[in-house]
Formats: sequence, structure tokens, C-alpha cells
Amino acid sequence: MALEIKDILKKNKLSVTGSREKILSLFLNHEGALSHGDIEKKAGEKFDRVTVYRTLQTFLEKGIIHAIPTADNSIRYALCKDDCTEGHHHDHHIHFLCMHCHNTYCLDDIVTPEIKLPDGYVADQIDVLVEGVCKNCKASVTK
Amino acid sequence: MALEIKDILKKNKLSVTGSREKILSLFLNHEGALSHGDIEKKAGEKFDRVTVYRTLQTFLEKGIIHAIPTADNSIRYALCKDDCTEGHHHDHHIHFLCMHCHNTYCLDDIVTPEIKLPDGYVADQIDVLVEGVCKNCKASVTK
DNA sequence: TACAAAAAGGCAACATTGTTGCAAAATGTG
DNA sequence: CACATTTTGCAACAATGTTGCCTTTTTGTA
Ligand SMILES: [Mn+2]
Ligand SMILES: [Mn+2]
Ligand SMILES: [Zn+2]
Ligand SMILES: [Zn+2]
Repeated sequence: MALEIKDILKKNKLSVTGSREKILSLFLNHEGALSHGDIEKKAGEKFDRVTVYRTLQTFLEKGIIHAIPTADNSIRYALCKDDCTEGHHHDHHIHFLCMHCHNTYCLDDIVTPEIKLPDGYVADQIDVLVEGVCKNCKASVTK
Repeated sequence: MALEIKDILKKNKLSVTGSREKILSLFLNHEGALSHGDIEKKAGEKFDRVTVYRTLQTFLEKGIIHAIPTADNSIRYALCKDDCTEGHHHDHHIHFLCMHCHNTYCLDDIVTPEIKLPDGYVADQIDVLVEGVCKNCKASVTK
């Protein structure tokens, strides 16, 4: 596992540093997306806030993670599964926000649908956000 | 027009005040969504920042406006066209973010598609964000 | 219209979040 | 190990969002 992390960094031509390894491991060991705040808390007092910002920025640019829009001013980030490269993502899955556990999940098997736009509009990227109750919470809340 | 604004406020059991009239008129006279920052700038030095926050919050709760998620940590707001009520919105349209003019449009005629979720997931609301080039920009950028 | 109660606004103080420049430390390469 | 390059931590700052409290405005009613 520790090896896998270093490999991901090297594959992306990034030097292997403590903060990058730590933050990447957080993503690898957490189902669901993480916000900047989540990472800051989970990484503990080990790293500076600025380092977290810069690391996320770097991971984004390299296509290691992708940003997930939300309506509450708190971007979430998640690992890219496909072969995303610098500046070009191939994430055509939808995102699910659980209102109960507040986790954000990448539903990698659900492909974003085609959208027929009005004349003149050209689509470049489509994000689908579904809000509801996730599988786990549904099971635990069963009446 | 000035009458229409007062009517909207009264219909929602809100007292008619200068800031509410002003902010509501900004929405009525602007195609596309507005962020908190946009409103602060457009409203000029006339109102306190806190008043803008509180007014948007009130409009949201009353279902006068709805929030549009983005991937850049800046919520946009737009008028609700349908009969949205306190706590319950009926916005099933998609949102278009123009990468050129940076406007956000409600495409009221495009209905959000059905999404088939994995077993166990229950959807409550679906947001579709399309990023690309809008009608106006497409026309002006034609080569 | 005058009045009292209720609601909203302005202000100040504060908290949180994000950005920048720079010097110190760590990393990769030979 | 030495050196050039990259990354980090820190400090200072900017931007954004929140709260409490007092004043002003609005509203319903007499
Ligand atoms: Mn995802
Ligand atoms: Mn809309
Ligand atoms: Zn859940
Ligand atoms: Zn445009």
C-alpha cells in the first residue's frame, strides 16, 4: 500500500513528500469524497493549512483527484479512477450526496446521461449531482 | 415593475423593505444567476454585507430563489420560476455555466433526466450542471 | 393618523477560509 | 555527498461568512 502511494506520485512526476503521501492515503482509505476541511482535520496538526491547499491544487492539476460541486460552498474531492491526465479528466460518472451521513460518493458505474441543449449552446462537461439517502444509511434507517 | 416586486414580497409574507426590493429587482433585471459577491457589487454601498446575506437566506427559505451548485466555491442564486414554497422547491431544470462569459443560466425548458441509481440508493433531488459555451458567446466567437 | 409590537437593518467584533511572498528544509540526480 | 530544484512552514494579509446587540423601519390595529 505504501508502495502504491509512492507509485502514484512518481507516475505523475511528483516528488514523494510526507504531506503528499499522507493526503493521498487519506483518499485511498476513505470511501467517499473529502473536503479541504476534512483533510485538514484528518491530517491532524502534522501539516500546514497552506500545504493542504497546495497539495490539493497539485493533485487536481495532475488529474489524481477531481472536484465535485456542491450547493453549500464546500468543494469535495475524490480520486480519479480512470486515466485522467494533466488538465483532462475522463470522469463521466455521477455523484451522490447523502443527506443522512453527509458523505459524497462517486457512482462510477452510472454514466452521465446525454442532455439535449437548446440551439447555440455547446456542452463541454456535464456534472450530475444526486441528493438523497445512500445505501448504507437506507439500510440502517429501515423502519 | 415596482409593483410586481412588492407583490412578490407580500405574497411570501415578507415585509417590504429597501434592501429586499433592491435585491429582488437585481434578480428580475438580470439574465442568469447572481452570486453573493455580484449582488454586493451591484447593490453598491447602499446596504450592509450582513443584510445581503440575511436577505438571500430569507429568499432561499421562502422559495423565491434557488441555489445553484458550482465547482468553484461560489454559490449562485437565481429566481424560482415555478411555484416554489417554503422548504420545497420544484426546480427540475438544468443549469448551464458558460466558460466564456462566466454567466450561469437556468435552462428552464430542459428537464433533468431520470437517473437509474444502484440498489439501495434513494434520490431526492437531481442537479445537472452543464459547462460549455452559451448561445450568446457562441455567436460572438464564431470564426 | 398615531401607536405599540414585531421585524429588519446597521454596526462591530469575531470566526473561518483562502492567498501570497519568502526563507528554511527536503527531494531527486548524478 | 553536493548541488539545483522543489516543497514546506510561517507570517501576514485578504476575503468571506457569522453573531449579538442596539437602532430604525415596517406593519397591524386602534
Ligand atoms: Mn467522482
Ligand atoms: Mn435555476
Ligand atoms: Zn449516507
Ligand atoms: Zn457565455
